[in-house]
Amino acid sequence: MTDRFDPAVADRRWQQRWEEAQSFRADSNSPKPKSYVLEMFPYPSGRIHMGHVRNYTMGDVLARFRRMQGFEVLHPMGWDAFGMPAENAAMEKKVHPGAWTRENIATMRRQLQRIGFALDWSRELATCEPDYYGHEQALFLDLMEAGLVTRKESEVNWDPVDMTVLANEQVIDGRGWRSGAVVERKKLSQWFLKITDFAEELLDGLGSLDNWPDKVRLMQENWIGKSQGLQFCFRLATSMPGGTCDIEVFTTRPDTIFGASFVAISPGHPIAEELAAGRPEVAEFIARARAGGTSAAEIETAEKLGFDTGLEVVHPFDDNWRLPVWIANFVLMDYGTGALYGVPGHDIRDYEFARKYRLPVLRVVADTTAGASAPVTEADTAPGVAVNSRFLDGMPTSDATAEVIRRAETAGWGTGKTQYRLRDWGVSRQRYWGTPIPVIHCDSCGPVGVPRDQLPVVLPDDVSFDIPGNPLDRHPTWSKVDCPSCGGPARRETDTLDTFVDSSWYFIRFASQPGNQPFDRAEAEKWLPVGQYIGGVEHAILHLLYARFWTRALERMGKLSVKEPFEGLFTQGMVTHETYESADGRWLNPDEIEIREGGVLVERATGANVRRGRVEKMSKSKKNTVDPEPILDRYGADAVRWFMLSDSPPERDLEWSEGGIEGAARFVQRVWRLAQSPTGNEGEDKALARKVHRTVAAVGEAIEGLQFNKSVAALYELTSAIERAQPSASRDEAIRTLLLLVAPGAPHLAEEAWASRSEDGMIADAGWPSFDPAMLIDDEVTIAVQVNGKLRDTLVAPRGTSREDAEALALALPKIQAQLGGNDPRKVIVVPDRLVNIVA
RNA sequence: GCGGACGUGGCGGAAUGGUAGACGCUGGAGACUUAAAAUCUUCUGCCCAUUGGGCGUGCGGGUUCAAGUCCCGCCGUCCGCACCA
Repeated sequence: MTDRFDPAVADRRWQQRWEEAQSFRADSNSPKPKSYVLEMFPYPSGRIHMGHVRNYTMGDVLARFRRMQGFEVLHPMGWDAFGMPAENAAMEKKVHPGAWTRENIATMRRQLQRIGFALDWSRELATCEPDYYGHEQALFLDLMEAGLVTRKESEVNWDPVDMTVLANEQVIDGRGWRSGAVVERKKLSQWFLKITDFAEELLDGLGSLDNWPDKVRLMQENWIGKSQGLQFCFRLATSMPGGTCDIEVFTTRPDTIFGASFVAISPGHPIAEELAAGRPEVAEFIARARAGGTSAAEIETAEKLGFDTGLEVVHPFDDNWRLPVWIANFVLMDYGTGALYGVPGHDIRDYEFARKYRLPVLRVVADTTAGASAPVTEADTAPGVAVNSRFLDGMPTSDATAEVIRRAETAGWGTGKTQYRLRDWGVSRQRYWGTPIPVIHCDSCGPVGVPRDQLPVVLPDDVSFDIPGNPLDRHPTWSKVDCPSCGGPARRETDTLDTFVDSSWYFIRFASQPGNQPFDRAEAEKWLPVGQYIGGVEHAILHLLYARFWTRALERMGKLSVKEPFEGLFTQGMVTHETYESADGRWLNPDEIEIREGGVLVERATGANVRRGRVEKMSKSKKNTVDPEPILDRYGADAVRWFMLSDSPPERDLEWSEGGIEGAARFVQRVWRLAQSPTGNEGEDKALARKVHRTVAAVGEAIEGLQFNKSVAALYELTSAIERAQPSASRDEAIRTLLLLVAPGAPHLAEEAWASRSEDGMIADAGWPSFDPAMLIDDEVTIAVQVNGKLRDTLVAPRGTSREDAEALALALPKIQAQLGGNDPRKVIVVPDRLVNIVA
């Protein structure tokens, strides 16, 4: 063995050994307890980036740790392989999306394998292959049969650049999440999954997810957006009394019903559209109302626009009370009923609208009944007691709310209702590179599911991308099929599924992948739910909500007895790097920078000064990426892995730095040198043995809590302690334990060192060391001595020293004597084995 | 606007209400070397100083023998949502 650890040789050697031994193959029939560790599978964009490396290293440490603890571990990897970039590549580079994707997968698989992840490659899957998406089509048919798929003509978010529909979740500040283009509204017939059927369950289930970040649970809760209130109908003044429902509204504040001064409907409301048909000025107003953008800034400053239709409705509690009907730009068509009644006194938005259009502002809630006549100078949204509200007067807000609902229900003009912000999930995409929706449209039979014996519906290969839009639409033959129901001529659905459908069940397919069905229930249930799921917080809503929905849908259909797919969730921080900007405003890659004497940055090519920019997430646009591959060449897998675990807490951002990777590489060599020290020593080193036990406890606890930075710090401490210790049997044992503790993070080093010390077998198969709780405590303790809470001295005493003795020892200290200046202490607090505080 | 998180040395960060700054990075000094790299030793919160002392966890209050940690009020940074009736 050499005096330096050589990753160029060792990495490959051990990766091969693990492969030969099938060390990380997950056996579904193993009698051992199961542990399912999963990282969010990557989109095969081309090459692995540092974010992937960090994500997968964390999961790998946990997977290896669990394995050493005696679990049968499932730690799989696959590819979220459908999506727009492949089609963009097809258009730009004239390559087929499939060829482009599969080539990327090959590259990225090879890159991942270089890092030595303990993955079960036998379960690898790619969502773009028929043996995956065919099963997805079967599941879609199951959902159709269960009534969880609907087809609706609806106004959709249309991305004019990608030429496709976007889900609400994919519209960010009014722009497409991928293209960045301003999203347009368009009416189309679309397939929807009825996620709203599960709104209550999905909300409820969050309560059971104790091992999820609060932040993510809260985001999902807000996204589902439950609110309770009253839904009821207004009758137009021109309609006949009795049961006519002209304008339906929803309110969470029925208690303010006597404060209503107008009714507002959305520009997209049927009544508005009807009026527009006959009156140009209405049509003109609607066009103007819709023109406003939906970006954050635009909404902030957006003027409230209203148009008085001249129509009037009748107040439900008073036949003689008329309210004007306005069309208003702030009323959303797709929330509630697309109409509301305005209570300017107690709603900020209504107040603004009423002041602008000089509508009455009434007070119907006050702190006490005495405040009934207090003028309203701004919308008062706080609860209180009802005033100026007839039979409600004097009731607290909550009672008044209940009373109005009760009366509405008794009289039959309204009902208490729970409203959700969550909408059904539109899954149709006008794209080629996605899972074909297994439906055939027949003029006489309507949409019919593709018979299961005709699955998978495979994407045709002969497509062209020279013009925008969906190539499936213009394929000469693919869509022409016979109706499975009547045999007549019919047309295959040419929309494909949103790629989030692909990622909504891949974790189930990883657990069980039979050829003839999506998964084997019994086998899947052995592994599920995923014990620990790790990924970026950017999926806090979209992917995680869809996957939860999909799992619950399977559960409701009786196909799986798992309600929540991910028991534990961890959202890791990003990998960041400084940015560099040249004098003329170009972003420069770290490779193009040279550090001169005195820390001055210059551009390598020109020698010109470079401005140091903010530390930001690695991105191509800021050119601050560091490609993992050259780093692996230079430092080896373990140094890179170790750096990913060091310093920053995993949930926070990690700044890539040269110093950091150097430090990690240095540690790898330090451990190697220790492992090369002679064995067979005799004698006990109790202090070192204690340190070992404490470190075993600390590292285990840290990994368990995914606090890798702390486990790294504890291992640095142990390493230093061993380096300082004299040779002894305890020291030999300490080195052996150190290797075991380092193994999940730096597996190649650990294996190589393990072998060099002639240990049996591979360290990958070794057991995690245990510790003796009795060894965690020292015989001697350092006791802090404070005067008035300020530290003045310390003393060393045997552990278990009595309160009296500790107090006496403390008072005898010269520094304490000096502090007291001859006076008696007023009070002495003793915390045994920790501290003495003298109150002077 | 609503909701949430965070604020500790030059930097990343540690700290069951009980010795603030573990561990790492950076930097200084020294050893080894013809030299360099590597490695090792040692120092490194700030201020005054000879022993020693004072000040320190965004700011202002409070609770406590004791507060980075708990409570109240500010300030700042970051994240999520977006006219949600």
